[in-house]
Amino acid sequence: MITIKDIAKAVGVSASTVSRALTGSPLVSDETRSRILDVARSLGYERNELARALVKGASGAIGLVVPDITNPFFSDVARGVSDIAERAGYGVILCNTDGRVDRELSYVRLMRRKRVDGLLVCSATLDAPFVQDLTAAGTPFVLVSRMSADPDVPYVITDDRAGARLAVEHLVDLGHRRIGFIGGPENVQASRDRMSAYRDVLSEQAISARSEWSHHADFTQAAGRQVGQQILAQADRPTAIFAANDVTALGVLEVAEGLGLRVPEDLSLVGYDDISYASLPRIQLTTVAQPAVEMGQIASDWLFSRIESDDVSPLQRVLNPRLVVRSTTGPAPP
Amino acid sequence: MITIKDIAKAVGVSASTVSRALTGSPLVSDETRSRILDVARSLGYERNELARALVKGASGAIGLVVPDITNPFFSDVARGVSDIAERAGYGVILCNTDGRVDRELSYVRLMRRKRVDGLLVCSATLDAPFVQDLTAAGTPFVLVSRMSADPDVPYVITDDRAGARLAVEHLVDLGHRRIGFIGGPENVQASRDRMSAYRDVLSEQAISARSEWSHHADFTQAAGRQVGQQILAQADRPTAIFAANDVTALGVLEVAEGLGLRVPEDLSLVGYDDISYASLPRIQLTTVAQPAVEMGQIASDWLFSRIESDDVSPLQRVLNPRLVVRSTTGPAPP
DNA sequence: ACAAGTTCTGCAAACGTTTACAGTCGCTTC
DNA sequence: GAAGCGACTGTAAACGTTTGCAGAACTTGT
Repeated sequence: MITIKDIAKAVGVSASTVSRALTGSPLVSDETRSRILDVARSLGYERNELARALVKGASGAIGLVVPDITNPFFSDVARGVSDIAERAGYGVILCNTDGRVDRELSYVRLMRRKRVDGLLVCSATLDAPFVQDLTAAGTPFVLVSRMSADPDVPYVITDDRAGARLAVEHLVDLGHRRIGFIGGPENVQASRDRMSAYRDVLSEQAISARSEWSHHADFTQAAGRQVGQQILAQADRPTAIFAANDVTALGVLEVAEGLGLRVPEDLSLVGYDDISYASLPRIQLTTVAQPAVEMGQIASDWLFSRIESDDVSPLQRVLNPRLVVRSTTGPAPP
Repeated sequence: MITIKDIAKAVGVSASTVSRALTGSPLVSDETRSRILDVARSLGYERNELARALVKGASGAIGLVVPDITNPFFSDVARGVSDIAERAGYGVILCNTDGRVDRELSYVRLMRRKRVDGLLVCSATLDAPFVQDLTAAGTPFVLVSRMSADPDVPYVITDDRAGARLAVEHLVDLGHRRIGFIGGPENVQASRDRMSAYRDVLSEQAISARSEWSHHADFTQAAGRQVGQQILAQADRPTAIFAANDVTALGVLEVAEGLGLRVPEDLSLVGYDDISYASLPRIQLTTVAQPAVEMGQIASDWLFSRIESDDVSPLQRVLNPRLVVRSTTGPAPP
């Protein structure tokens, strides 16, 4: 592997001059610079970013930790992040936690050892232990699509309560009074917020919330099937279900059709996220849209500015969700 | 940031002893080791992997370059890679190229500067320029789901010709004689192979291949819509279409239904990949399955063994695709 | 002709590890 | 009682950069 010293020897200058020439410092004459550049090119020199990172104290990489890159919502986020990172010249290190706190923590530790310049995390839990770790250590980070109880931690989310309201009010407007809810894991704030907005709307409308129609799941399709089955197999079942994310909703859709229920005639269904599946012609899932790619972009843009300017002002960015009415919702059956 | 020297000072030993204690070398007494470990813990020491990488000549990271992480096929691959990498203690750096050769090349260069220990690439093009770069430089890499003309480059793919045969023969078996094809980019070998198998089957069956029913696209849903429209809007249209990947097929499905064609009664449709969308109850796309997660696992397993053992034996791994018949294919209309 | 700049270049230290080599110490062995 | 050995520890160099500082060469003004 060619080093700066090899070039120095070949050109007959010192290593520091080569370094200066290569980094575009003005402290080197045009003549030697061009000689150095020529030799560097002909030798096929490639700067060792590891060594550079060591002395500059900046690795030029950030960590992106998500529950599961396979979930379209997170791959959209990842895409947004990756695009901005590329433009800024940073590398993105991908970490899948499956929503497990232990993996989350061990990944965050690994990232710190690798001296990433910052971290973007779609955390599993509300009061994740790594948050204090990071703030204490001064590693810049921003939470994506997950908020924190701590007012000092920066995050970009959409307004989950507002989004859930849109969904449930839409169902109420259609005449539904028997409305079920399938949430995510209990310790995920987004899930809690959607659940509590659901309860709020029901009580405002003087609709009773039936506990047997409301369950937690874990944001996967399998869980959607399981819980959906549980709710819909009852003789006394709801006429509408609000699922806290799209893949859960698709799981419900599957069992609903398996049970011979027509959607939306017998059962209305609304999801959350507006992943790309949702708009497929055969699916046409009514859902609440979150701008995932944009959230990734905003979060990473912001992270980079924090990294580069040491800007520590705590900031929370809350985007507006948008109800997308498609054809899995319809008037309540009489 | 706490360093090894801080610990050395606190304990009253030399830095090298600390290093040895921390790396579990037997060349240090149990007593000093435990003292060192205690102090390290209480100081919250975290090893600087950058410095370590520099001296060991191994960064503990690999690059994963894919066209688009948003495509479920690639996010599945990424998931497989990430899981194996985690177990092996490596980091995965994600790169999206959008199938553009220039971005591909610049990403590969960046990865080399970052001194990744190896590279996994789902390359856009058949004879990608980076391949020689990498072989010349001796950076271990393996191609995933893309092959190379060069017999020395390792790759893991599925047998695209066989897979495409399965798809087209299935259509022929159903009585179709008017079969269209929508490929990927022309320079992608997988796409070429699927196309040529399509042609082979047709000519074996003495079915004429109509050029106006066969087009290239770029593996995106938008392109599927566009080319699908073009093919299906003709008065004289095919009764079946084989699309070279699932997202293209879904684009076709969309326009087909927009044109009032019933699937599969008026039009049979086969995709390729078996992404998770394909099995949704409302979609039920007939397709050729590639084990994406497994491919990612195999490729990275293999890459790590190459990295760690300097095993340079060129090896190509060809997996078997599998036809999954669902409900977008049916008997040819009379 | 000399002081004072300018402009360029080199030296050496630093970043935080690992590791070959050379000790040091205490103990066994003849 | 010296030699030899084993078990541990320290010194120093190395990995490949960047950068503060000092010096050299050359220009400029007086």
